[in-house]
Amino acid sequence: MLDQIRRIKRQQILEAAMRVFSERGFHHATVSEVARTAHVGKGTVYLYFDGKEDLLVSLFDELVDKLIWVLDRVMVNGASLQEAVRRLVAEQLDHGMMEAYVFRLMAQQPFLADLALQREKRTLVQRVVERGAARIRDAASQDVVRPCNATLCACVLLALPGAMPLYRAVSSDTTLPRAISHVADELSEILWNGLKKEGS
Amino acid sequence: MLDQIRRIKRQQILEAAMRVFSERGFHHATVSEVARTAHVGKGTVYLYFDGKEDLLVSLFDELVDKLIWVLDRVMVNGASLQEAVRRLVAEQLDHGMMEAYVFRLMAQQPFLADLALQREKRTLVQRVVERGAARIRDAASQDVVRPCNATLCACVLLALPGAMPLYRAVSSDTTLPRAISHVADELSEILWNGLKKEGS
Amino acid sequence: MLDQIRRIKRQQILEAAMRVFSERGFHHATVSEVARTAHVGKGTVYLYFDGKEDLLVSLFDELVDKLIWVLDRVMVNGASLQEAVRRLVAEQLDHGMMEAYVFRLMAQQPFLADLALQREKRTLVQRVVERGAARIRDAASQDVVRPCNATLCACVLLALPGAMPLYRAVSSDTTLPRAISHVADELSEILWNGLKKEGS
Amino acid sequence: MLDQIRRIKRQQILEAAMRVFSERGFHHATVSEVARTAHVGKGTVYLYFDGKEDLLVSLFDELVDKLIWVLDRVMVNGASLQEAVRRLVAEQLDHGMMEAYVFRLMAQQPFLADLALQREKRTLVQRVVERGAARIRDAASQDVVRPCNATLCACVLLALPGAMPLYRAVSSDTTLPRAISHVADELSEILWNGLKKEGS
DNA sequence: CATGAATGAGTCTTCATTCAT
DNA sequence: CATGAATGAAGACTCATTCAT
Repeated sequence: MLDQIRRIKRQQILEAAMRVFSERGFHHATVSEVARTAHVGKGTVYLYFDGKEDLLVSLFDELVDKLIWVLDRVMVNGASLQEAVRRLVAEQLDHGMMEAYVFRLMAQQPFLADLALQREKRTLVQRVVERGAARIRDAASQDVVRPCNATLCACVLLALPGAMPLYRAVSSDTTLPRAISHVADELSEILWNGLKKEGS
Repeated sequence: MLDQIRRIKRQQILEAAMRVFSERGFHHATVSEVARTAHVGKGTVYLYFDGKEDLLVSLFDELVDKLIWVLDRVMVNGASLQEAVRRLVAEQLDHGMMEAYVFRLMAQQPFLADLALQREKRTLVQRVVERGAARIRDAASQDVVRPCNATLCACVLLALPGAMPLYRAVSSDTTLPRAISHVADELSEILWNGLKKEGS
Repeated sequence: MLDQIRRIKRQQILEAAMRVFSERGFHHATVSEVARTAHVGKGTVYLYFDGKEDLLVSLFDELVDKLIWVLDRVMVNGASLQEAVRRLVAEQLDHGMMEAYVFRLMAQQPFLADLALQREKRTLVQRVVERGAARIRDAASQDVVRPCNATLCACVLLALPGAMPLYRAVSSDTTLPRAISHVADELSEILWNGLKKEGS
Repeated sequence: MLDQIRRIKRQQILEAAMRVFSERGFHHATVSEVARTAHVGKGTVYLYFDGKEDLLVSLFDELVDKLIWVLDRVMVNGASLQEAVRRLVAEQLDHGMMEAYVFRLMAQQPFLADLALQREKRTLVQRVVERGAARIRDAASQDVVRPCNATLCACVLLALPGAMPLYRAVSSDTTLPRAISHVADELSEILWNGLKKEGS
């Protein structure tokens, strides 16, 4: 019951952090700002999290769970691997690319100062990559994708949304929103064509 | 003559910045550290650059020039587009992924406080993406790649190396260096298969 | 209640600033020193003021209020205009000329970098000068002082204490304190004789 | 001959310093700016002066000589003491109040960091105040001014132009220049009436 | 003599974190 | 539990001064 309230408040703070971090950039964002956005006191943030970096890692933790959930949902046949790509990309676009921002942040090597968090981050990255690799390996064993370095392909799969900020930078802000729905399809098609067994 | 010396010293500082930024991360890096690494005084950095952010944008500027140079070198046939991918990735790996770090930082993250530099950065991104898109469009017009959103494909091309830090995170540090030479080939193959005209 | 505490702490900082600024000079004074003198952390100063310059303008703001209070207290007859001069000078001497230092700094030197503060300063100067001019005009209308440019006379009135640092520089430090009580009388007499209607 | 050139260049630098200091304020002014204004290299300034503060003291030195020259020119009768006031004020207005700025700067107590220069400054202040006091004492002995603390009166005489920046701050910039010619007359009249023997 | 590139000491300012209420 | 006032470590940046050319 009280535990329920705690979970809700924690979520509140995480959502505020996600929004603030992706709007202002992690380093320019301040803990005060996150607290204000979450409608809690600054000190409260420290009751639920160990600090600013922990906030980011926790965000990433949630994100990894979600990505794995998506990967697990799709079947191990070609069509749904393609679907996985489409959904991974689409999800991020739906959330205003906030999640993509967090993911890119965490994908970078030199970022976290805290060593324990660094290790935790690495573990999370490994988890999601390995799950993706497993899916691709399954598909390969069923002959729907070409033989390949499954781990590397999983990395590519996860890195694909990194194309979005580039695309946004070159697109005029007015045309982008309308075109955005096609992007997921196109990205997934590229990757899928790159992976699928030729002739299939 | 004196101009020569200035250019060399500028380069010295830029190289130091590249190394320090990619090792410590841009935000954790200090200007003092860059200066020390470049074997110059702290004030000297400000003699050649407008500040820490300008250092980063200048780094990006150089990098964009290099990328365009690579893109321009490859022929407009399929084989060499594939080669382009391979070289773009390989180059970054050669430099210990320092350039990749800078590229991701600039291309994927909005955090420059200075408005003029923000605009400059955007221009640079546009330049390299558009050049890549032009190449892909050429290839498409020669029927070596499938019809596609060339701009988006160029973004993907440039975003591909973003898979590297993920790959590094899941690989044990000992096996990575040996495997690294194959990665470029594999990445380029994925993208190439994703783009090339089926059946060709 | 809590508001009370805030006001007191603000005052604490202002007093420390007054002392440090007048002892070391505004530009040689450091914010750290002000904080230390006020027995608060450096960051606390920034909690109550926008920065070093704001500290000075706030000091000036208080000072202008005090000067106006003095000007308003004296009657509109000759004797009390003279008294006003005496008190304005005396007050400054009482405070070890710290206030005089701040007043000269703000009234006589254009060095604020912040434009908003520059405007605020100017407004404060105008307020106190105009109040002084009004008093002098009153006296003139009652025929106790000669017709004159009241605004200019008010400026002179306010500038008079500027004679003090000169006087201190030529006096041996040992004789000054004893003589100081006569100075106010003498300064006020000079100005009063300069202004009063001849023959009265 | 060569000595002539040196003197001219020295003067060039001093004039540049006077202009830059009074325009930007001593602390915001940079040595580079002074050098550029004087059309010499930055290092050259250090060939002629010991540093930035020495530049200011040298400026003050010249100014004191000029003030003493003015004081010595006027006769020891009432009329010319009044004239002295008028000329002292007028001179400063003529030079765009640059000299007044330097004088006010030096009249302030806590300003120079260098101890030797501090002493030199003090000596200069004493010299000019004492010369002024001597003049006033002469006038008093001839019964044209009332008995008074001559030293203090001299300080007032020298501090009077400090009223100008106040007056400028309250006057609209458009009306000031036209009115400026009357100000000297009015200031001198105020002081003169304050000092002269009543009934004379 | 003249120069200006190089230097680093010195400051203001921000903000993550703590802790008394 | 929740809060936000207080703190000071950390870092970008300026500029007086020096010195090799």
